[in-house]
Amino acid sequence: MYHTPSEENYIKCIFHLQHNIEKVSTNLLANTICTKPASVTDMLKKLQTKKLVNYEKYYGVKLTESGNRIALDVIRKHRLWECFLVNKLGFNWTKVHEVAEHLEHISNKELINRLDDFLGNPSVDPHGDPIPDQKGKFKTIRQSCLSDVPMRQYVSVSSIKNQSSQMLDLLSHYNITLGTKIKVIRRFEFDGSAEIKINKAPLTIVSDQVAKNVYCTI
Amino acid sequence: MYHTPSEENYIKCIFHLQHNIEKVSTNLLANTICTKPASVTDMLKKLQTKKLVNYEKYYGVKLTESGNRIALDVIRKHRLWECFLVNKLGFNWTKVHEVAEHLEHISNKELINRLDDFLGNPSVDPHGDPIPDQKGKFKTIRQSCLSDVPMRQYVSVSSIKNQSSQMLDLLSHYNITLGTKIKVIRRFEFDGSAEIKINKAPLTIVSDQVAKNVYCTI
DNA sequence: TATTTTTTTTAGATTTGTCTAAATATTTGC
DNA sequence: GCAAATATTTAGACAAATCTAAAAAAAATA
Repeated sequence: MYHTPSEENYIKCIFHLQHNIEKVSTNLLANTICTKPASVTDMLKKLQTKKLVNYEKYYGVKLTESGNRIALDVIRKHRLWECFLVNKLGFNWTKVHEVAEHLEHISNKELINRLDDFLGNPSVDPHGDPIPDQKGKFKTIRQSCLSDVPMRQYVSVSSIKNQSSQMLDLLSHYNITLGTKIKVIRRFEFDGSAEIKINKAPLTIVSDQVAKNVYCTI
Repeated sequence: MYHTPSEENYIKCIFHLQHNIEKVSTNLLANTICTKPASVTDMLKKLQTKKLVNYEKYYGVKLTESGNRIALDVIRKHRLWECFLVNKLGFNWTKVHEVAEHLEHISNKELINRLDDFLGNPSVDPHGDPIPDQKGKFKTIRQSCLSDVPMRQYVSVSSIKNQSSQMLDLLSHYNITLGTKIKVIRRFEFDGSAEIKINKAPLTIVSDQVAKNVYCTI
């Protein structure tokens, strides 16, 4: 069964929002997708008839099993293309998201599986997010953000939560990228900022917002 | 200015048909694109207002300079992606056309130019067709089909005119691919077939249809 | 040339995804 | 618990790309 790019975008968006929220609301979806609540209602009805979501009027929406499966397929494609763009074409990791938004809607099993092999079956994308396999399975890595990580111990940056280009720009400026070794020296209660050591550079301070969005493995 | 995938398909199609025919007719376009004449008329009016074609009621259509430029851009993308699919992902050349039909509509200059570099700035695609450069320029190669090529002299297969998967399948069976060395031994007037030597294999006979669609450089 | 056939266009309908404005339901705050 | 604020849905419209059926123009043919 074929799904339009628009349908796939809604499904993907519901999938991501479900990580934090039990039932996803119409307004939240509208804000995230940059559309109007009325349009969301229309689409949710359509996805309901396709049995991709469980949608109850006024009560929000949840993905069904098959909706979930489609989300994982789209995410797999998105993240594999991001790997391609960064690792093979040399794109900056701040710029790949937008291009991958288009590539992710091309549906051809052989294409994606060949791409996967060509890239060496990567398990994470350039932002450290896990890539689902053909069956929609992926490993979750045990990781904590810089605000929670134990102090005075080197940890390794494994993923970035807020992937806006503004954030990624800032991280580039700090010379923080995936795999960077960081040690938290001190935390300041006043504003939640943290003094950290990045590789062998002099100590710096990162804001609460940064600390909460940089995830590391211990 | 943005053009929809549908607009791009019409433009590309007009471009290809213009090689053989001066003014492209509504019905011809409809048959080629697998749509109805009424839909073609609608689209031609739209492309006219965008100044991508010169369209006169009942008299057929021609691309304008900017229409031509867009066609070349789409063809560039299509052929670069075909190179990627065959040379990097290992696709069979009979299967790449369909996938490239989708990829060609992704518009991102940086993506295409990086892809071009990644592939080593190829000048022809896996079917031997020339790839326009960033400025829409490409080299045309002096080539003739097996029906016209001089006899008893090795020539090198440089492109295939009819690229249907049926044709490509047949060529695979003959072990004919781009770069294959072929010598025409005899031509039969009765049905236009030709006896040829392919590499060091025993002599075989190819039909008129094949001979007219396999192009070679001398 | 007149008639028939073919081609092309017009008119009006349909589907998809979106929108605005209005109506309705839910939630919040007193 | 009720009024006000907020969230959601409905109703009706629109643009894009397509379609069918009918009308009109061009081409073929007798």
